[in-house]
Amino acid sequence: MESYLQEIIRQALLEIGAEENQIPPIKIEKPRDPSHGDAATNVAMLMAKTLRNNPRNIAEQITAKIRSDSSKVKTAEVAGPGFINFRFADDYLYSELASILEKNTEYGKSSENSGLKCLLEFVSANPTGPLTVGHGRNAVLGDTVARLMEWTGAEVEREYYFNNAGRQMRMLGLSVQARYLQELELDAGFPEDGYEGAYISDIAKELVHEHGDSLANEADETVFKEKAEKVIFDDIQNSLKRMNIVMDSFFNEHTLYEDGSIQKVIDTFRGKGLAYDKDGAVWFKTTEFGKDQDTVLVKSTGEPTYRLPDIAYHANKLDRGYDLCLDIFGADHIDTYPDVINGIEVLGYDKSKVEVLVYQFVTLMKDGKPFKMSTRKANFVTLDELMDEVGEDVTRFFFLMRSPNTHLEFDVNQAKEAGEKNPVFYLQYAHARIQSILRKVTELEAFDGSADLSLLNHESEISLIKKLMSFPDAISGAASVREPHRLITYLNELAQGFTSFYHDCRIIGTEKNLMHARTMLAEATARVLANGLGILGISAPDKM
RNA sequence: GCGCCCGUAGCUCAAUCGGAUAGAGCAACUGCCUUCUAAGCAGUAGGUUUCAGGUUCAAGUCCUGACGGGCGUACCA
Repeated sequence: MESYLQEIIRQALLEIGAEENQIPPIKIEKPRDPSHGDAATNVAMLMAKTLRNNPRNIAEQITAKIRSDSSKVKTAEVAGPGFINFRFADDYLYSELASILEKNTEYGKSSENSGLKCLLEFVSANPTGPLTVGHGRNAVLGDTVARLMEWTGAEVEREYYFNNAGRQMRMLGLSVQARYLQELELDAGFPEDGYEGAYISDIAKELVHEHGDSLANEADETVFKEKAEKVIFDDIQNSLKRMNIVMDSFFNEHTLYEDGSIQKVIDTFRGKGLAYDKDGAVWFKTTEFGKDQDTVLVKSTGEPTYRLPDIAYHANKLDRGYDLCLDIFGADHIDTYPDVINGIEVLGYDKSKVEVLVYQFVTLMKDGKPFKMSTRKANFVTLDELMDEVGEDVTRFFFLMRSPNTHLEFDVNQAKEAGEKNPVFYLQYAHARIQSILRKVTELEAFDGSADLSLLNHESEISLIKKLMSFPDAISGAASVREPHRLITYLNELAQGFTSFYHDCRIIGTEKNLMHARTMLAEATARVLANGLGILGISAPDKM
């Protein structure tokens, strides 16, 4: 439809004397206010200067010249300061509705990103403890962006990047070891910066159960660290699975040391004069890229800072041939990822292939008060605890319903509310309602799934059809800006459109042909709701 | 101090990469269940989009400067 409109407008512009090269890209958009029509363009206003005429006059001339196919476009009118509003022909709506039903579970897919190989890196929490609420937003955002990209044709791989070496993990091992010895009543004290969570004791108890006291004389923490890593990783994957998230690959930072790519980064930087030694450390000249200070790549202890492997990791990803590498980062990384981007540019990669989606922090609200969380100490809320309390669907939905770059207030009381206060159920309820109607219709008689759709001419029916038609746009819009909450906004409008149809137009008990036509409209609505909820990773129940 | 994000109804947030009369949910108020799920619907009220300038046919959106909040600003990840 869009390209059709662009073409007839272009023809009209040529007829009123515009030169081919004066015509700007003709933008067709959907007016916010449906009373303005189904599609609109501002091209007359854009042409005002070049044609030396006022926008309304130009718009009048264009509409006078437009020769449209009456089976597609009903009217073209000038409005406001010079908008041209189009109204679709009814026949066009009916044929679109039929095609929605035909495409079924595929409806909403587009091909704008087809052929795009995309690597989406997210979660990437080191295995030092269970996933927390903060990781939850990361995980759900990442997975949903992945699904959106897939629906627009991209080939997406989900990757989890982790580091199981280094100080953090050593501390984890020492903490488990200490708890283990305490279990055996061989009090060895507890490391100062150790992990105090109850899960550490659980792991220690498991070790006592499996090995008795045979590990009491271990020289170092290795055994304990390895056990902890395994247990915690299992736990993390289990949490992800509860949220319908399955990773395609796990990338261990350690491999970057083994294959020499870390060293290669340093060598290249040195070769270009962008790395140097000072005070026993290796520095990256980030001042060359507009930063206030240079930053350390390798500490004087010989240990690299996380930036260095991160640069090597991104180079590795690009070497694997992806067209787009998407990273999902919390706001605390906001100042550091430019180093990575600059780093890979220095290495000769195309930095436009790396894109970072930053999300702001989550505040958990309980009984009207913010719930303060500190890691390491025992008072954090794990994702599992949250899901136990409010359910998986609600958890996913709440993480998605706000724009990534605003702070998310997660109100546990509202989330626990099974009823009207909870926005998740509105969507699921609409779906369940339709399924209930569809069950009743098939109980009445065998329905072969064909109907005269032109009987659908009630105002509520027409606007519902139009809403269904804009589903693919809602998906590609949300995908292109990587903002899942836009899809939620759409689905809310759709569910609202359905409920007004539901109240205005009875299905069961009306004349048979009309009942069939309305059944098909309801079915298409359920289909779109289910497809949309599927992208959000939320269930679409048949009964509630 | 510097960098990034944010400031929209009483509260939590939308607003289709500059468009037409700034919209939802919650809270408040008024109605609606012998009819397909009331987890719902219809309606009322609620705004100088923090403030001051600027850019243009058009600014919540872009630019500059204040003010207010968040996150960074480590030889931590």
